Amino acid sequence: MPETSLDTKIEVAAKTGYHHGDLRSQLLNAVRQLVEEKGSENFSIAEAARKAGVSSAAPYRHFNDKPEILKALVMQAMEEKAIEMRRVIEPHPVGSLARINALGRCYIDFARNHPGMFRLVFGNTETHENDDDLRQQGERVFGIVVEAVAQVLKIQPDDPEALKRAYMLWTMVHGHSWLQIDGKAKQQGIEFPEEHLLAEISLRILGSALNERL
Amino acid sequence: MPETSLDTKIEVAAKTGYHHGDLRSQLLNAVRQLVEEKGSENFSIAEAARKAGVSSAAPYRHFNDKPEILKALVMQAMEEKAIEMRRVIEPHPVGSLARINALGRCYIDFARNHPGMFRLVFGNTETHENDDDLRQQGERVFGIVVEAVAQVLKIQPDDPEALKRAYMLWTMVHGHSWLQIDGKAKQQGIEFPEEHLLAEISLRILGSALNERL
DNA sequence: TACGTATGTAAGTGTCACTTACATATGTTG
DNA sequence: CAACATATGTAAGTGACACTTACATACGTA
Repeated sequence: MPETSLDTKIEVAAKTGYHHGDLRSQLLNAVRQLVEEKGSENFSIAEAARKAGVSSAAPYRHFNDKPEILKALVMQAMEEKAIEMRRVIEPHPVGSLARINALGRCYIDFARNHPGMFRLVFGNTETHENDDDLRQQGERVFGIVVEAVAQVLKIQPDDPEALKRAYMLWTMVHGHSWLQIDGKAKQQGIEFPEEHLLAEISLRILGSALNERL
Repeated sequence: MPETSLDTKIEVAAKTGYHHGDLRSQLLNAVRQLVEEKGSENFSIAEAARKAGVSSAAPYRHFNDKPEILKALVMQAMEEKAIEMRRVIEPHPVGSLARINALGRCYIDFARNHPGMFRLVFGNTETHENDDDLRQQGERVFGIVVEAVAQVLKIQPDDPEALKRAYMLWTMVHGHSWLQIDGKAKQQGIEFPEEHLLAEISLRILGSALNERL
Protein backbone atom coordinates (compact mmCIF):
# COMPACT_ATOMS: atom_id res chain seq x y z
CA MET A 1 0.00 0.00 0.00
CA PRO A 2 1.53 3.29 -1.04
CA GLU A 3 1.78 5.99 1.54
CA THR A 4 0.95 9.64 1.43
CA SER A 5 3.22 12.02 3.24
CA LEU A 6 0.57 12.16 5.95
CA ASP A 7 1.51 8.65 6.93
CA THR A 8 5.23 8.82 6.44
CA LYS A 9 7.53 9.61 9.32
CA ILE A 10 8.14 13.31 9.37
CA GLU A 11 11.63 14.52 10.09
CA VAL A 12 12.45 18.10 10.83
CA ALA A 13 15.68 19.31 9.28
CA ALA A 14 17.53 21.76 11.49
CA LYS A 15 19.43 24.57 9.94
CA THR A 16 23.08 24.41 8.90
CA GLY A 17 24.29 27.93 8.10
CA TYR A 18 22.95 31.28 9.14
CA HIS A 19 20.09 30.86 6.74
CA HIS A 20 18.02 27.76 7.05
CA GLY A 21 17.19 27.38 3.40
CA ASP A 22 13.90 25.50 3.86
CA LEU A 23 12.44 26.95 7.00
CA ARG A 24 8.87 27.46 5.91
CA SER A 25 8.36 23.85 4.99
CA GLN A 26 10.35 22.49 7.92
CA LEU A 27 8.33 24.60 10.31
CA LEU A 28 5.17 23.01 8.99
CA ASN A 29 6.72 19.60 9.55
CA ALA A 30 7.66 20.53 13.09
CA VAL A 31 4.21 21.90 13.87
CA ARG A 32 2.55 18.85 12.42
CA GLN A 33 4.69 16.62 14.59
CA LEU A 34 3.89 18.65 17.68
CA VAL A 35 0.19 18.71 16.90
CA GLU A 36 0.20 14.93 16.85
CA GLU A 37 2.36 14.61 19.95
CA LYS A 38 0.78 17.20 22.21
CA GLY A 39 -2.60 17.89 20.68
CA SER A 40 -3.70 20.70 18.46
CA GLU A 41 -3.92 23.17 21.33
CA ASN A 42 -0.91 22.40 23.43
CA PHE A 43 1.91 23.18 21.11
CA SER A 44 3.80 26.41 20.67
CA ILE A 45 5.38 28.09 17.72
CA ALA A 46 8.38 28.67 19.92
CA GLU A 47 8.87 24.94 20.30
CA ALA A 48 8.51 24.33 16.60
CA ALA A 49 11.18 26.95 16.00
CA ARG A 50 13.47 25.23 18.48
CA LYS A 51 12.92 21.96 16.64
CA ALA A 52 13.96 23.56 13.40
CA GLY A 53 16.98 25.07 15.11
CA VAL A 54 16.07 28.72 14.66
CA SER A 55 15.15 31.56 16.99
CA SER A 56 11.58 32.02 18.15
CA ALA A 57 11.22 35.09 15.96
CA ALA A 58 12.19 33.37 12.72
CA PRO A 59 8.77 31.82 12.02
CA TYR A 60 7.30 35.30 11.69
CA ARG A 61 9.37 35.87 8.56
CA HIS A 62 7.24 33.19 6.89
CA PHE A 63 3.86 33.47 8.59
CA ASN A 64 1.98 36.41 10.01
CA ASP A 65 0.73 34.61 13.09
CA LYS A 66 -0.16 31.27 14.62
CA PRO A 67 -3.53 30.87 12.89
CA GLU A 68 -1.84 31.35 9.54
CA ILE A 69 0.54 28.50 10.27
CA LEU A 70 -2.35 26.28 11.22
CA LYS A 71 -4.23 27.21 8.08
CA ALA A 72 -1.25 26.30 5.92
CA LEU A 73 -1.06 22.96 7.68
CA VAL A 74 -4.75 22.29 7.21
CA MET A 75 -4.53 23.15 3.51
CA GLN A 76 -1.64 20.73 3.14
CA ALA A 77 -3.50 17.95 4.93
CA MET A 78 -6.67 18.42 2.92
CA GLU A 79 -4.77 18.37 -0.34
CA GLU A 80 -3.08 15.11 0.62
CA LYS A 81 -6.39 13.71 1.78
CA ALA A 82 -8.04 14.45 -1.56
CA ILE A 83 -5.25 12.59 -3.32
CA GLU A 84 -5.60 9.60 -1.05
CA MET A 85 -9.37 9.51 -1.44
CA ARG A 86 -9.04 9.40 -5.20
CA ARG A 87 -6.53 6.60 -4.79
CA VAL A 88 -8.64 4.37 -2.53
CA ILE A 89 -11.73 4.39 -4.73
CA GLU A 90 -9.80 3.54 -7.87
CA PRO A 91 -9.67 -0.26 -7.44
CA HIS A 92 -13.46 -0.49 -6.99
CA PRO A 93 -15.93 -0.45 -9.88
CA VAL A 94 -17.57 2.86 -10.69
CA GLY A 95 -21.04 3.07 -9.12
CA SER A 96 -20.38 0.38 -6.52
CA LEU A 97 -21.09 0.73 -2.82
CA ALA A 98 -17.54 -0.51 -2.28
CA ARG A 99 -16.36 2.88 -3.46
CA ILE A 100 -18.49 4.61 -0.85
CA ASN A 101 -17.25 2.32 1.87
CA ALA A 102 -13.65 2.85 0.86
CA LEU A 103 -14.12 6.59 1.17
CA GLY A 104 -15.67 6.20 4.59
CA ARG A 105 -12.85 3.98 5.77
CA CYS A 106 -10.32 6.46 4.44
CA TYR A 107 -11.96 9.27 6.40
CA ILE A 108 -12.14 7.33 9.63
CA ASP A 109 -8.59 6.07 9.28
CA PHE A 110 -7.39 9.63 8.96
CA ALA A 111 -9.13 10.55 12.19
CA ARG A 112 -7.81 7.53 14.04
CA ASN A 113 -4.25 7.72 12.75
CA HIS A 114 -3.92 11.49 12.98
CA PRO A 115 -6.34 12.65 15.66
CA GLY A 116 -4.36 15.81 16.26
CA MET A 117 -4.63 16.83 12.63
CA PHE A 118 -8.28 15.80 12.51
CA ARG A 119 -9.01 18.04 15.49
CA LEU A 120 -7.12 20.82 13.82
CA VAL A 121 -9.04 20.52 10.56
CA PHE A 122 -12.47 20.23 12.14
CA GLY A 123 -12.27 21.39 15.71
CA ASN A 124 -10.42 24.70 15.55
CA THR A 125 -12.62 26.21 12.94
CA GLU A 126 -13.26 29.45 14.79
CA THR A 127 -10.06 30.79 13.31
CA HIS A 128 -10.62 29.94 9.67
CA GLU A 129 -14.36 29.51 9.39
CA ASN A 130 -14.79 32.00 6.61
CA ASP A 131 -11.62 31.36 4.74
CA ASP A 132 -12.18 31.02 1.03
CA ASP A 133 -9.16 28.82 0.27
CA LEU A 134 -10.25 26.30 2.86
CA ARG A 135 -13.83 26.35 1.62
CA GLN A 136 -12.68 25.59 -1.89
CA GLN A 137 -10.38 22.83 -0.71
CA GLY A 138 -13.28 21.38 1.25
CA GLU A 139 -15.45 21.47 -1.83
CA ARG A 140 -12.88 19.51 -3.78
CA VAL A 141 -12.77 16.80 -1.11
CA PHE A 142 -16.52 16.60 -0.60
CA GLY A 143 -16.99 16.64 -4.36
CA ILE A 144 -15.31 13.27 -4.56
CA VAL A 145 -17.96 11.84 -2.26
CA VAL A 146 -20.83 13.50 -4.09
CA GLU A 147 -19.59 12.12 -7.38
CA ALA A 148 -19.30 8.59 -6.02
CA VAL A 149 -22.79 8.83 -4.55
CA ALA A 150 -24.25 10.10 -7.82
CA GLN A 151 -22.66 7.19 -9.62
CA VAL A 152 -24.26 4.73 -7.22
CA LEU A 153 -27.66 6.36 -7.64
CA LYS A 154 -27.16 6.75 -11.38
CA ILE A 155 -28.00 10.44 -11.26
CA GLN A 156 -26.07 13.57 -12.15
CA PRO A 157 -23.54 14.89 -9.58
CA ASP A 158 -25.36 18.23 -9.54
CA ASP A 159 -28.65 16.59 -8.64
CA PRO A 160 -29.61 17.87 -5.15
CA GLU A 161 -30.42 14.32 -4.20
CA ALA A 162 -26.77 13.37 -4.58
CA LEU A 163 -25.75 16.24 -2.33
CA LYS A 164 -28.29 15.24 0.28
CA ARG A 165 -27.30 11.56 0.35
CA ALA A 166 -23.63 12.44 0.40
CA TYR A 167 -24.24 14.77 3.31
CA MET A 168 -26.08 12.07 5.24
CA LEU A 169 -23.14 9.75 4.79
CA TRP A 170 -20.76 12.50 5.76
CA THR A 171 -22.54 13.23 9.03
CA MET A 172 -22.35 9.60 10.11
CA VAL A 173 -18.75 9.07 9.16
CA HIS A 174 -17.78 12.41 10.66
CA GLY A 175 -19.66 11.72 13.87
CA HIS A 176 -18.21 8.25 14.16
CA SER A 177 -14.72 9.64 13.65
CA TRP A 178 -15.16 12.17 16.45
CA LEU A 179 -16.67 9.67 18.85
CA GLN A 180 -13.82 7.29 18.13
CA ILE A 181 -10.99 9.71 18.78
CA ASP A 182 -12.77 11.13 21.81
CA GLY A 183 -13.03 7.61 23.15
CA LYS A 184 -16.74 8.19 23.72
CA ALA A 185 -17.79 5.07 21.87
CA LYS A 186 -15.45 2.83 23.82
CA GLN A 187 -16.51 4.54 27.05
CA GLN A 188 -20.08 3.49 26.36
CA GLY A 189 -19.05 -0.09 25.65
CA ILE A 190 -19.76 0.24 21.96
CA GLU A 191 -17.45 -1.84 19.87
CA PHE A 192 -18.82 -3.65 16.89
CA PRO A 193 -16.83 -4.16 13.72
CA GLU A 194 -16.43 -0.93 11.84
CA GLU A 195 -16.69 -2.63 8.47
CA HIS A 196 -20.21 -3.81 9.26
CA LEU A 197 -21.17 -0.39 10.51
CA LEU A 198 -19.93 1.28 7.34
CA ALA A 199 -21.56 -1.27 5.07
CA GLU A 200 -24.88 -1.08 6.87
CA ILE A 201 -24.88 2.70 6.84
CA SER A 202 -24.15 3.06 3.16
CA LEU A 203 -26.78 0.46 2.41
CA ARG A 204 -29.38 2.22 4.51
CA ILE A 205 -28.60 5.64 3.11
CA LEU A 206 -28.10 4.68 -0.52
CA GLY A 207 -29.56 1.22 -0.83
CA SER A 208 -33.18 2.07 -0.26
CA ALA A 209 -32.81 5.17 -2.39
CA LEU A 210 -31.86 2.82 -5.20
CA ASN A 211 -35.14 0.99 -4.68
CA GLU A 212 -36.98 4.30 -4.63
CA ARG A 213 -38.69 3.42 -1.39
CA LEU A 214 -38.83 7.00 -0.21
CA MET B 1 -41.13 26.45 26.73
CA PRO B 2 -39.31 26.16 30.05
CA GLU B 3 -35.63 26.92 30.07
CA THR B 4 -32.70 25.14 31.60
CA SER B 5 -29.98 27.22 33.12
CA LEU B 6 -28.00 26.49 29.98
CA ASP B 7 -30.28 28.78 28.08
CA THR B 8 -30.83 31.48 30.65
CA LYS B 9 -28.69 34.59 30.67
CA ILE B 10 -25.77 34.03 32.98
CA GLU B 11 -24.70 36.83 35.25
CA VAL B 12 -21.49 36.85 37.18
CA ALA B 13 -21.73 38.26 40.66
CA ALA B 14 -18.62 40.20 41.70
CA LYS B 15 -17.45 40.08 45.25
CA THR B 16 -18.55 42.48 47.95
CA GLY B 17 -16.32 42.01 51.00
CA TYR B 18 -12.88 40.50 51.31
CA HIS B 19 -14.36 37.07 50.90
CA HIS B 20 -16.48 36.49 47.86
CA GLY B 21 -18.86 34.02 49.39
CA ASP B 22 -19.79 32.18 46.21
CA LEU B 23 -16.62 32.24 44.17
CA ARG B 24 -16.52 28.67 42.97
CA SER B 25 -19.91 28.83 41.36
CA GLN B 26 -19.47 32.36 40.03
CA LEU B 27 -16.17 31.39 38.48
CA LEU B 28 -17.92 28.63 36.59
CA ASN B 29 -20.48 31.15 35.37
CA ALA B 30 -17.74 33.50 34.24
CA VAL B 31 -15.84 30.76 32.44
CA ARG B 32 -18.99 29.57 30.75
CA GLN B 33 -19.72 33.05 29.53
CA LEU B 34 -16.18 33.46 28.23
CA VAL B 35 -16.23 30.07 26.54
CA GLU B 36 -19.29 31.14 24.60
CA GLU B 37 -17.93 34.59 23.80
CA LYS B 38 -14.37 33.77 22.86
CA GLY B 39 -14.37 30.08 22.14
CA SER B 40 -13.31 27.19 24.31
CA GLU B 41 -9.61 27.83 23.71
CA ASN B 42 -9.30 31.57 23.80
CA PHE B 43 -10.33 32.37 27.31
CA SER B 44 -8.17 32.70 30.38
CA ILE B 45 -8.70 31.91 34.02
CA ALA B 46 -7.24 35.31 34.75
CA GLU B 47 -10.06 37.00 32.87
CA ALA B 48 -12.69 34.91 34.60
CA ALA B 49 -11.19 35.98 37.91
CA ARG B 50 -11.33 39.61 36.85
CA LYS B 51 -14.99 39.17 35.95
CA ALA B 52 -15.71 37.82 39.39
CA GLY B 53 -13.77 40.68 40.93
CA VAL B 54 -11.00 38.66 42.56
CA SER B 55 -7.27 38.32 42.05
CA SER B 56 -5.87 35.94 39.45
CA ALA B 57 -4.67 33.60 42.19
CA ALA B 58 -8.05 33.17 43.85
CA PRO B 59 -9.39 30.53 41.45
CA TYR B 60 -6.65 28.17 42.58
CA ARG B 61 -8.23 27.99 46.02
CA HIS B 62 -11.18 26.22 44.39
CA PHE B 63 -9.63 24.32 41.47
CA ASN B 64 -6.26 22.71 41.03
CA ASP B 65 -5.75 23.88 37.47
CA LYS B 66 -7.45 24.94 34.26
CA PRO B 67 -8.48 21.46 33.11
CA GLU B 68 -10.21 20.90 36.43
CA ILE B 69 -12.31 24.02 35.91
CA LEU B 70 -13.26 22.86 32.45
CA LYS B 71 -14.18 19.44 33.73
CA ALA B 72 -16.47 20.94 36.36
CA LEU B 73 -18.13 22.98 33.65
CA VAL B 74 -18.60 19.98 31.40
CA MET B 75 -20.10 17.96 34.23
CA GLN B 76 -22.56 20.77 34.93
CA ALA B 77 -23.55 21.05 31.28
CA MET B 78 -24.05 17.31 30.87
CA GLU B 79 -26.21 17.12 33.94
CA GLU B 80 -28.42 19.92 32.66
CA LYS B 81 -28.53 18.29 29.25
CA ALA B 82 -29.73 15.02 30.70
CA ILE B 83 -32.54 16.85 32.46
CA GLU B 84 -33.55 18.64 29.30
CA MET B 85 -33.50 15.44 27.26
CA ARG B 86 -35.83 13.76 29.69
CA ARG B 87 -38.07 16.80 29.45
CA VAL B 88 -38.31 16.94 25.65
CA ILE B 89 -39.29 13.31 25.17
CA GLU B 90 -42.02 13.45 27.79
CA PRO B 91 -44.82 14.88 25.61
CA HIS B 92 -44.36 12.17 22.97
CA PRO B 93 -45.78 8.68 23.31
CA VAL B 94 -43.45 5.95 24.57
CA GLY B 95 -42.03 3.95 21.68
CA SER B 96 -42.71 6.61 19.04
CA LEU B 97 -40.18 7.90 16.54
CA ALA B 98 -41.20 11.38 17.67
CA ARG B 99 -39.28 10.72 20.87
CA ILE B 100 -36.16 9.88 18.92
CA ASN B 101 -36.51 12.96 16.79
CA ALA B 102 -37.03 15.15 19.82
CA LEU B 103 -33.79 13.86 21.31
CA GLY B 104 -31.93 14.53 18.10
CA ARG B 105 -33.28 18.05 17.88
CA CYS B 106 -32.35 18.65 21.49
CA TYR B 107 -28.77 17.55 20.80
CA ILE B 108 -28.41 19.67 17.69
CA ASP B 109 -29.96 22.69 19.36
CA PHE B 110 -27.44 22.46 22.14
CA ALA B 111 -24.60 22.50 19.61
CA ARG B 112 -26.06 25.39 17.68
CA ASN B 113 -27.03 27.52 20.67
CA HIS B 114 -23.91 26.81 22.71
CA PRO B 115 -21.16 25.95 20.25
CA GLY B 116 -18.47 26.93 22.73
CA MET B 117 -19.76 24.50 25.31
CA PHE B 118 -20.30 21.82 22.68
CA ARG B 119 -16.68 22.15 21.60
CA LEU B 120 -15.63 21.98 25.20
CA VAL B 121 -17.60 18.83 25.89
CA PHE B 122 -16.56 16.99 22.74
CA GLY B 123 -13.54 18.69 21.26
CA ASN B 124 -11.16 19.11 24.18
CA THR B 125 -11.25 15.54 25.26
CA GLU B 126 -7.52 15.07 25.46
CA THR B 127 -7.64 16.45 28.97
CA HIS B 128 -10.44 14.36 30.42
CA GLU B 129 -10.56 11.35 28.15
CA ASN B 130 -10.17 8.82 30.92
CA ASP B 131 -12.11 10.56 33.62
CA ASP B 132 -14.52 8.26 35.37
CA ASP B 133 -17.01 10.91 36.46
CA LEU B 134 -17.40 12.13 32.91
CA ARG B 135 -17.73 8.61 31.57
CA GLN B 136 -20.55 7.89 34.00
CA GLN B 137 -22.28 11.15 33.20
CA GLY B 138 -22.00 10.28 29.51
CA GLU B 139 -23.53 6.91 30.17
CA ARG B 140 -26.51 8.49 31.85
CA VAL B 141 -27.12 10.77 28.86
CA PHE B 142 -26.60 8.11 26.22
CA GLY B 143 -28.74 5.74 28.28
CA ILE B 144 -31.73 7.96 27.61
CA VAL B 145 -31.25 7.47 23.88
CA VAL B 146 -30.72 3.73 24.18
CA GLU B 147 -33.90 3.39 26.20
CA ALA B 148 -35.94 5.36 23.69
CA VAL B 149 -34.52 3.28 20.84
CA ALA B 150 -35.30 0.04 22.65
CA GLN B 151 -38.86 1.19 23.16
CA VAL B 152 -39.26 1.88 19.46
CA LEU B 153 -37.86 -1.51 18.55
CA LYS B 154 -39.80 -3.21 21.33
CA ILE B 155 -36.70 -4.89 22.71
CA GLN B 156 -34.91 -4.73 26.04
CA PRO B 157 -32.59 -1.74 26.67
CA ASP B 158 -29.69 -4.12 27.31
CA ASP B 159 -30.15 -5.82 23.93
CA PRO B 160 -26.97 -5.13 21.91
CA GLU B 161 -29.18 -4.24 18.99
CA ALA B 162 -30.53 -1.24 20.88
CA LEU B 163 -27.00 -0.09 21.63
CA LYS B 164 -26.02 -0.45 18.01
CA ARG B 165 -29.02 1.45 16.61
CA ALA B 166 -28.65 4.16 19.22
CA TYR B 167 -25.00 4.53 18.30
CA MET B 168 -25.84 4.86 14.62
CA LEU B 169 -28.24 7.65 15.42
CA TRP B 170 -25.69 9.25 17.68
CA THR B 171 -23.00 9.32 15.00
CA MET B 172 -25.35 11.00 12.60
CA VAL B 173 -26.64 13.64 15.00
CA HIS B 174 -23.17 14.24 16.41
CA GLY B 175 -21.65 14.61 12.97
CA HIS B 176 -24.38 16.94 11.82
CA SER B 177 -23.91 19.07 14.93
CA TRP B 178 -20.19 19.43 14.28
CA LEU B 179 -20.61 20.22 10.62
CA GLN B 180 -23.22 22.82 11.49
CA ILE B 181 -21.18 24.72 14.04
CA ASP B 182 -18.08 24.47 11.88
CA GLY B 183 -20.08 25.98 9.05
CA LYS B 184 -18.92 23.16 6.81
CA ALA B 185 -22.39 22.24 5.66
CA LYS B 186 -23.26 25.78 4.68
CA GLN B 187 -19.88 26.13 2.99
CA GLN B 188 -20.78 23.22 0.74
CA GLY B 189 -24.15 24.70 -0.10
CA ILE B 190 -26.01 22.10 1.90
CA GLU B 191 -29.14 23.47 3.45
CA PHE B 192 -32.22 21.33 3.50
CA PRO B 193 -34.70 21.38 6.35
CA GLU B 194 -33.27 19.77 9.44
CA GLU B 195 -36.58 18.28 10.47
CA HIS B 196 -36.72 16.23 7.28
CA LEU B 197 -33.16 15.12 7.74
CA LEU B 198 -33.80 13.96 11.30
CA ALA B 199 -37.02 12.23 10.39
CA GLU B 200 -35.52 10.46 7.42
CA ILE B 201 -32.52 9.29 9.38
CA SER B 202 -34.46 7.89 12.28
CA LEU B 203 -36.74 6.14 9.83
CA ARG B 204 -33.84 4.65 7.93
CA ILE B 205 -32.00 3.55 11.05
CA LEU B 206 -34.96 2.34 13.08
CA GLY B 207 -37.79 1.99 10.58
CA SER B 208 -36.36 -0.79 8.50
CA ALA B 209 -35.23 -2.53 11.66
CA LEU B 210 -38.86 -2.57 12.69
CA ASN B 211 -39.71 -4.31 9.44
CA GLU B 212 -36.86 -6.74 10.02
CA ARG B 213 -35.51 -6.06 6.56
CA LEU B 214 -31.91 -6.60 7.65
C1' DT C 1 -11.81 34.19 73.23
C1' DA C 2 -8.42 31.63 70.94
C1' DC C 3 -7.10 28.91 67.45
C1' DG C 4 -7.32 26.13 63.10
C1' DT C 5 -8.90 26.38 58.59
C1' DA C 6 -10.94 28.35 54.47
C1' DT C 7 -10.32 31.81 51.36
C1' DG C 8 -8.38 35.91 49.77
C1' DT C 9 -3.95 38.98 48.03
C1' DA C 10 0.72 40.49 46.23
C1' DA C 11 4.58 39.34 44.08
C1' DG C 12 6.92 36.27 41.88
C1' DT C 13 8.58 32.33 37.84
C1' DG C 14 8.78 30.54 33.39
C1' DT C 15 6.52 30.33 28.90
C1' DC C 16 4.24 32.12 25.10
C1' DA C 17 2.78 35.17 20.91
C1' DC C 18 4.30 38.72 18.74
C1' DT C 19 7.26 43.25 17.85
C1' DT C 20 11.26 46.09 16.99
C1' DA C 21 15.85 47.12 15.84
C1' DC C 22 19.60 45.25 13.99
C1' DA C 23 22.72 41.57 11.36
C1' DT C 24 23.78 38.60 7.56
C1' DA C 25 23.16 36.43 3.33
C1' DT C 26 21.31 36.54 -1.66
C1' DG C 27 20.11 38.22 -6.12
C1' DT C 28 20.08 41.98 -9.33
C1' DT C 29 21.54 45.86 -11.77
C1' DG C 30 24.97 49.32 -13.03
C1' DC D 1 32.65 43.18 -9.67
C1' DA D 2 30.58 46.73 -6.66
C1' DA D 3 26.51 48.60 -4.67
C1' DC D 4 22.28 48.11 -3.17
C1' DA D 5 17.55 46.27 -2.30
C1' DT D 6 15.49 42.42 -0.36
C1' DA D 7 14.91 38.08 1.99
C1' DT D 8 15.80 35.87 6.05
C1' DG D 9 17.93 35.39 10.33
C1' DT D 10 18.94 37.08 15.65
C1' DA D 11 18.61 39.43 20.33
C1' DA D 12 16.05 41.75 23.34
C1' DG D 13 12.02 43.34 24.52
C1' DT D 14 6.35 43.69 25.86
C1' DG D 15 2.32 42.21 27.84
C1' DA D 16 -0.57 38.17 29.00
C1' DC D 17 -1.06 33.84 31.03
C1' DA D 18 -0.86 29.47 34.18
C1' DC D 19 0.52 28.47 38.25
C1' DT D 20 3.34 29.00 42.96
C1' DT D 21 4.72 30.88 47.37
C1' DA D 22 4.43 33.64 51.35
C1' DC D 23 1.49 36.23 53.74
C1' DA D 24 -3.31 38.46 55.21
C1' DT D 25 -8.05 38.26 56.57
C1' DA D 26 -12.24 36.20 57.87
C1' DC D 27 -15.10 32.26 59.74
C1' DG D 28 -16.42 28.41 62.51
C1' DT D 29 -15.94 26.02 66.50
C1' DA D 30 -14.06 24.32 71.08
